Amino acid sequence: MGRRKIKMEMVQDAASRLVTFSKRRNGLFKKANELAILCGAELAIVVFSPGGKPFSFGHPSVDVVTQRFLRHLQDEDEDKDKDEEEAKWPKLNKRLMNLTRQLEEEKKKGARLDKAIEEKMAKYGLGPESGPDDLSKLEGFKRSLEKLREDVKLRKREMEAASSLLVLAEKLQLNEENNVAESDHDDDGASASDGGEIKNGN
Amino acid sequence: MGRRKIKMEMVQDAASRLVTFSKRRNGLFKKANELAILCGAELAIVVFSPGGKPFSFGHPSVDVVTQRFLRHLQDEDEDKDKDEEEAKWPKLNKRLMNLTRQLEEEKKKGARLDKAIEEKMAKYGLGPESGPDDLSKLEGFKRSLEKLREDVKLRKREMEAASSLLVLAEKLQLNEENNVAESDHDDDGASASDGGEIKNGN
DNA sequence: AACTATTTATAAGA
DNA sequence: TTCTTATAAATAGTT
Repeated sequence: MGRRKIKMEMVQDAASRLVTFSKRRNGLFKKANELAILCGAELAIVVFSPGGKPFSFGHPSVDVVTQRFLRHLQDEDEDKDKDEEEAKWPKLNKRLMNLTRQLEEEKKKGARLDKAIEEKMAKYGLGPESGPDDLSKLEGFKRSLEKLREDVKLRKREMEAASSLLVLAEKLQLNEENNVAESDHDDDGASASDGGEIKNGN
Repeated sequence: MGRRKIKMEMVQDAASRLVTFSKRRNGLFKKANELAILCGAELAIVVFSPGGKPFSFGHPSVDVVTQRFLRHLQDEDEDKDKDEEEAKWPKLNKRLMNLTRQLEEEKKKGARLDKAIEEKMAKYGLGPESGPDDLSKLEGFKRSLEKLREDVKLRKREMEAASSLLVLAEKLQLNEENNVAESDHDDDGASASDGGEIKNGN
């Protein structure tokens, strides 16, 4: 789909290959997103660039989809000791729950910004259907966006502060864990929060 | 890309939804295959149809890609134990690093969005001093913002996906630790389709 | 990072 | 499902 048709074989020039990868990875993720939204489908993608860097996409999340997939495969083979398996890692479950909570927070944060833009656009007559009636709206809209940018900066600062606290909290918490490392039973007192990593592959 | 443009929302009619799913799943897998071949990339996709049936695609296989991803995550930690105190808690280091990285990404993301808005405003004559000259600019600006919002959503999904993969990675890792020589059930047991083969759900 | 000539994907319809 | 076709989207080559 470009100036000319290309042969379906590895792009020889390394630089071009990387460019092609970038473009097509974006395209693939976009298609995946559309599939998920249009059809209410759940899906997950993991892809390594030619340079070996990992990228991923998931709806609603890679974890949800993967676990669902694994569950499905297990059910196919033989549905026996699923409970036994789950009972093995109470601590893990707790961590996952905490991480999930964190991710939810992140999602909300992103959604808020997204929603903010959407609302501003609607408020100032920039809806998908109707165009704006007059220039006067534009002034207000402009100011609105400027405020939005301020908020973004603010959130950034809040996040930095929060990260410091989280790091500290995690440190103290693990310190505790190490001090009681011998007992097998699960100490439900404190919960560990795992840091989900962002992997855009740089 | 068809007779007419469709809104990006769940297709209402269930039958149409399934048709759309079939077509687009094929398209997605085709794109994935091309990406793998053209760029020598490794990738895996798992997707559930609206009816809940699983389909998967992998090159060279879902299993290979998943394991490579997990290995990649583990390798990231290997050069962290210089400090004596840090050496005590390798897990802690990993978590902290992951958390830090996530926050860094989040910061960058905010900055990027911020910058994007700034650029768009400048481009369409919405600078702080000078107001816009005509309404025609507004249309372009509107479209520009709409695209921006799409990008934000996409990046959000990518982030969620990456984080979720880490959760999965950690889960599998802990599983190994807890299981050192016990039962060896296949945890990412997705014996997936090899060499770009398409696996049909059912 | 944009642009645009083409190729490809796909929404409707059969 | 599969095929056809008009049109929307993706993207290869270029700047």
